[in-house]
Amino acid sequence: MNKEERIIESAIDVFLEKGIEKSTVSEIVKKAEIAQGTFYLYFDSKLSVMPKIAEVMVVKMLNELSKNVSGETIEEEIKSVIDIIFTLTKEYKSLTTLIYAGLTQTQYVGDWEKIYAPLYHFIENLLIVRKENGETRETLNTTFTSKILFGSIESVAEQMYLYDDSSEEKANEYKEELLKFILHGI
Amino acid sequence: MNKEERIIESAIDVFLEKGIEKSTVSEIVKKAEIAQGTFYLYFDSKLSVMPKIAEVMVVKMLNELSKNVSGETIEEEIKSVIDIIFTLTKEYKSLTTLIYAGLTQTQYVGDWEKIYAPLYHFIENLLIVRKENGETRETLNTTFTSKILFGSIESVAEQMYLYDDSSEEKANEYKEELLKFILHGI
Amino acid sequence: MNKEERIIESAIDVFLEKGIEKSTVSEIVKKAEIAQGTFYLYFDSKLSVMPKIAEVMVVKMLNELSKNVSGETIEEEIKSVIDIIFTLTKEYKSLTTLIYAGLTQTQYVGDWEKIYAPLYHFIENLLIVRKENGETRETLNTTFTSKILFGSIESVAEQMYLYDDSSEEKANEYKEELLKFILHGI
Amino acid sequence: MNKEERIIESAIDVFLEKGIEKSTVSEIVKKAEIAQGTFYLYFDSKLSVMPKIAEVMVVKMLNELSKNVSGETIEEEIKSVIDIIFTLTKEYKSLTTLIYAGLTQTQYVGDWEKIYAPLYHFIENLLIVRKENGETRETLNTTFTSKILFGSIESVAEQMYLYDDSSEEKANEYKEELLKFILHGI
DNA sequence: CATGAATGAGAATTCATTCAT
DNA sequence: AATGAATGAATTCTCATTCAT
Repeated sequence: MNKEERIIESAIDVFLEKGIEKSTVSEIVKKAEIAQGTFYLYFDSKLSVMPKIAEVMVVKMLNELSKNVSGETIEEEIKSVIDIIFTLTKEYKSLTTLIYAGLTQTQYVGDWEKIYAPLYHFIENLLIVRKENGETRETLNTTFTSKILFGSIESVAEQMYLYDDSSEEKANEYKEELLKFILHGI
Repeated sequence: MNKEERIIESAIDVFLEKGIEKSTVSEIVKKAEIAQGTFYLYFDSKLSVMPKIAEVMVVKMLNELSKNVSGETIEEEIKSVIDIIFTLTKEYKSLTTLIYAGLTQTQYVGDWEKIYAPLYHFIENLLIVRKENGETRETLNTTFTSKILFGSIESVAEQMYLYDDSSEEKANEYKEELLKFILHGI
Repeated sequence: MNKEERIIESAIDVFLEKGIEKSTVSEIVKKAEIAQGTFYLYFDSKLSVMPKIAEVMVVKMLNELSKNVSGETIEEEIKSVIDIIFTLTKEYKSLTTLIYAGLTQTQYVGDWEKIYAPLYHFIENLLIVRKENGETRETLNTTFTSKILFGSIESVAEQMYLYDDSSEEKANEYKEELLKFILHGI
Repeated sequence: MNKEERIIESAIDVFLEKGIEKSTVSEIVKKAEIAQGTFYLYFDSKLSVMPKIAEVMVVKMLNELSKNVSGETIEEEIKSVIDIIFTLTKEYKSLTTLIYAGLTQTQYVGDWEKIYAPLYHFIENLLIVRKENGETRETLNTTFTSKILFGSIESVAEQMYLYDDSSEEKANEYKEELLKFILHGI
């Protein structure tokens, strides 16, 4: 692993453990086992590592999505999308929160959408294929809908895992409800 | 305005302008026109102002909700709820983001739900009245639904105002779509 | 002595001892027996103390000039001016060099003249009085001449003390030569 | 241009632009387009470039002096010396200041005279020739006088160009005055 | 209660210098 | 000879916090 990657991985660890405010460059370099000065060869400051962290996370999420989303019908496929996003949210909730917080602190809130774009695109491509296949209504705006779809699933998933520590059972009820809504919507 | 209120208002301004990380107690007291030491008579630290800020925001949001939500039928009422939440999101989006970021940094993420509780309650009370009136399905879980409802509206509204700078026209399309979904869901 | 004065005095000591480049704020505050942070309440940086040091030196030089310059005739008075400037140069040569170096480093070279202005004025006032008294030529431009006079005396004195470590005897030869020149010139 | 020359030229640029204190080896090598480590093959430190810079400047000044100083009589020759020193001062004033500052910082102030020695010698040689020719008084100490001469001209020239941004007209008045003084002195 | 000058621990940052390539 | 990434000691600078007034 090269120095830059070492810094990013270490920064993720430290940020997750201490929160952004309490994290220091000293600790990041210590964990990365590089010299203090080396950090500044790659990044300007603690917060400027954030976009790279976001990138890393989106790549991981995209990987899992493309590996796991599948289905014969649109219903099966959407069901699988919901499952994956619930799983991803569970796994990366802290990291997501972290990035979100990091971006809000640096006036890069606007970048949030840009960072998420590849994920929206993934969903949109699914929709485009299904639309060409006649499985959705003719009037469907795929760009528009990809965001609603992702946003609504994520918002419910977050509420489940981020704040609630809800049971698996409850999660399943939520998932079914969501599936109905989405299928009706498209 | 007493000193404590002056601090809170000033902290909101400074946090919004500089982000939490770059904000300092010095700047907050300067804007509040009080002495450095006075801050510590009221608060322990920069971040300990956060809950008070959240309180202030929720009170403002509740005020606007109870002042403006009304309607003869459930459809009219939900329409009005959607309108208000879109308006509130637009007005308080930065502040919401700020509080959210502040809480994530202090491991108080869990408090997010507690802070939002009064808003959920407001929605829940609407649903309870309408359910007793026979305007919803018998099986409706009002607690459960109040969160889904608030969450989904807010998630769309945020996407509109926080990341998109979307047009009013587009917002209206979104609102209609949301209204249909919610009416169907309850 | 207040904190600012303590910093200035200490800065003079440290700069003289170590040179500007090798001097550190840490050492200045240590010698001044104040806290590190206190320094930054009064000055922005190491070099920003320089103008204040210059002021201090000019005040000292003016004091000695006005205390010691005197004479019945213009010849006696100029002789006394030469003596004093030689003495001052000897005493403050390091400090002068220091300030000069400090100013060249901060693009404030132009301030050099401003700092010296009070000294030039002192000389000019002597000339004005003597001119009114008819002891100089009618066409003498006092402003102009005050600078030539000061400059030439100082230039010789510097060469004596700054680079030469010349003998007292040699210095006296120089002084006599200078006196002749100046009396002739005015 | 070989690496060492590249370093010297680059160092002059950087020192002039940023001042010695704020100049870094990194910037010097960057401007010289050589590697960081290469600097240390030729110089020990930032300040150790200073003597070489001084050498370069003195060579340039001597060149211009020997190219341009000429005259049938001693009056013409001194006039030409004054002109050249004024011109040189104008051209190299920043560089001179820089070297002077650099030397003061390294306790090599004493080297100043050594660096200037070739210039003093140039003047002294002129005086020796003229003295042998009977154009000066018999008692003239040429070594002694070469320094006074150079010093007084330079001191006035500096005051003109370094601090004053004076007009060409004023400069000419000064030059005439100086010429009279010098001719009388020798 | 209120003040604000002073503190000093600790974080950010720089930069001369090295050394494996 | 030349390179330039990496180093880490040294410094600057910040800022929460205190306390005498």
